[in-house]
Amino acid sequence: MRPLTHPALEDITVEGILHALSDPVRAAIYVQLAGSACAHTCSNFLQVSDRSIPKSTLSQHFRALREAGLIRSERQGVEMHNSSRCQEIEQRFPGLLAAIVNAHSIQSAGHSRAPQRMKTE
Amino acid sequence: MRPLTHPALEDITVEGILHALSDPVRAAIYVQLAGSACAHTCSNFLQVSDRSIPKSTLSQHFRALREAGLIRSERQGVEMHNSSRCQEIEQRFPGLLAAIVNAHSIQSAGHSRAPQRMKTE
DNA sequence: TCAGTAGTTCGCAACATATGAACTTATGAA
DNA sequence: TTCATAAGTTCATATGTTGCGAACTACTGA
Repeated sequence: MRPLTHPALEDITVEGILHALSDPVRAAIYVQLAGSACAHTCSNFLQVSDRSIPKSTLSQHFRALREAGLIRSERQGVEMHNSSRCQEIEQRFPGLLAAIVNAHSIQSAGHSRAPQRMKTE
Repeated sequence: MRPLTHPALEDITVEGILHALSDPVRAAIYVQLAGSACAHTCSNFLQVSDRSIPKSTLSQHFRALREAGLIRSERQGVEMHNSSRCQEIEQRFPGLLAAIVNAHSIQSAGHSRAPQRMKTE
């Protein structure tokens, strides 16, 4: 099992961040991590926005977020603790993550106008 | 030749925007369009950040930007006039594009510390 | 030592992207 | 009209990326 690698702050790129967050599952994971003070394990996200994600897929998503520099992951025993690197990134790209997270919340709020599914008649 | 399609403002998604701008060529094109009052043709961009882009590739990039809702394209005779839709998008996702463009400029400014190529000995 | 849990890696199928070649459309000159 | 040229698009294909099941590693507690 290869060791976890995190890019240095100066190696984090805008393209990398945008690409990582252009996937809806990764964006949902990141938004939740960024809005939470404590770290979360990977398996907290086996269900993401009403969809279940296979373990292997989830593992790739976490790797993508980590290698883009968006999160920090630390193995703690059998599980992994993931937290957002938003404070560091704020230093390098001020306002970027806040604007993206905000845009996501505007978009999900707007969805109530045109719901994807109707559970109640 | 199929007619040009532009998404309505409410159909523009954050994921779409981020994905479109996660490509360095498209990001460079968009930054230049957004920073310019007048429209630009596609072939203005056959050279982008010191790299030459084949016509067919360029055509796909413009299509990607258009379908993400980032630009508006209008055929004028034999050429195409492209302009940024940033004012509309600002209404839907305030601050998003400004933050991304700003982050890009920070990143390119930082590159002078570690140049990709050495032209002078 | 064994079972169970958390995550990773591998292999492959499905999807996406880049590009040269051939095409369409518009225009100006002969 | 006819031809040549220029701007973009489309198509075919080669290459790259992603998603996921199966098999794996690593840790923990009984």
